Amino acid sequence: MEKSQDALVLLRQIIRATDLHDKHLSRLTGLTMPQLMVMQTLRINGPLTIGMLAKEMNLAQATVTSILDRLERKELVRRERSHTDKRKVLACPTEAGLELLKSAPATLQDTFIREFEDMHDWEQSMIVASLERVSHILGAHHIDAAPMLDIGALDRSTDSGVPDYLRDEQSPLKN
Amino acid sequence: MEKSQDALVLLRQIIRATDLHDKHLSRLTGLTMPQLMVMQTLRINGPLTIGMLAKEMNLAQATVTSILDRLERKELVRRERSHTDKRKVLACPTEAGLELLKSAPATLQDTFIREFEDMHDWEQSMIVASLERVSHILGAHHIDAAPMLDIGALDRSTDSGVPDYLRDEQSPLKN
DNA sequence: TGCATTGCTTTGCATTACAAAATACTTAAC
DNA sequence: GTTAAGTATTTTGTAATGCAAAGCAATGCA
Repeated sequence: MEKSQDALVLLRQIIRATDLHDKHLSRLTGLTMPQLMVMQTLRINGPLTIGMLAKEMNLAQATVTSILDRLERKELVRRERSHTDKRKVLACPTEAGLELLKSAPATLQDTFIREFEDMHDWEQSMIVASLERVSHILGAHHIDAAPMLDIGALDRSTDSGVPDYLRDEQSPLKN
Repeated sequence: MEKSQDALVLLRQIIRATDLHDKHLSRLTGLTMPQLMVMQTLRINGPLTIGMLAKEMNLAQATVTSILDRLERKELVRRERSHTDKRKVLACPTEAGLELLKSAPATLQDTFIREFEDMHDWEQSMIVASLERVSHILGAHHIDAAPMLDIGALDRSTDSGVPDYLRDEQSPLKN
């Protein structure tokens, strides 16, 4: 009963570390965190429609639209209408946008990977198994996350046994 | 080299799960996430000065002030001037505020603890050790986090070997 | 007393966030 | 082919974050 507290504290530390890292990167790039989040998501997934982007980041479409407005004004992202379906609009990172991300200092996952690869095989396995367990407990198991630490979010969930707030957001109470 | 990717994905899933949970809780309580964050921080730490609160949550004092304004309007928090130093203002959760938090559904950490305690001792140890390792890698090791998952943030850091963005936020580039 | 410091609030501004309405396009039905 | 229904995005309107800079009050020290 001591250890569960320890584990919770450690989890908090981990989450907080990534949060602080994000804030740091945010200041460094001159982008706000949601803006950075869009850029990272695009970097990983390539061009996405606004709707996809919104779903990936768990935001309303309208929110993403206005974030993209600002990114476009900074010429980090370009909007491109789909040819096959002219309702769709693809958000594409520009050269400058990708450059900005590339020029960012060693990211947290770089650090992580470097240290991780230095470990013994048994330790790597232990960590993966543990994370697997924790992830499963938190109901995160089914989430289709990209291998990216600093930011972003995915959503695809199809099977059962999932806390319903992990499925769809909608609730009565509003501020 | 496969495993490090696995680990990163799992970490992302874990972080995302807590984020989604926070959003869920936010809708459920009718509070915004920063507001919830303040309440949780106060629940854990008891009454705090505005400055302390700001430091705990890594926000500017001005930001916390305005969040508290809203929480006070909702009668979830009460401001109380310190007797010993009348410059200081303590933010105290009200009865209603504590009640609101208590009435919230089983939190993520409850779920976690329940599942965790069911594990074999060796597995518990393995997980703690793994989290310890990960936390250390991410430079989170030194962070004095409260045993609280959903939200909140602490900051105390004194020793060395720490990425400097984990120490103090200040940078030239500004949007 | 004089004055720098500390702690908080106010002010002004940019950004995020979302629901609801409006717009533009596509597809299915007839 | 025209209409109706549905889909994808933007617009609009409102509230909340988030911060820097300025302002104000209390403290403490020289």
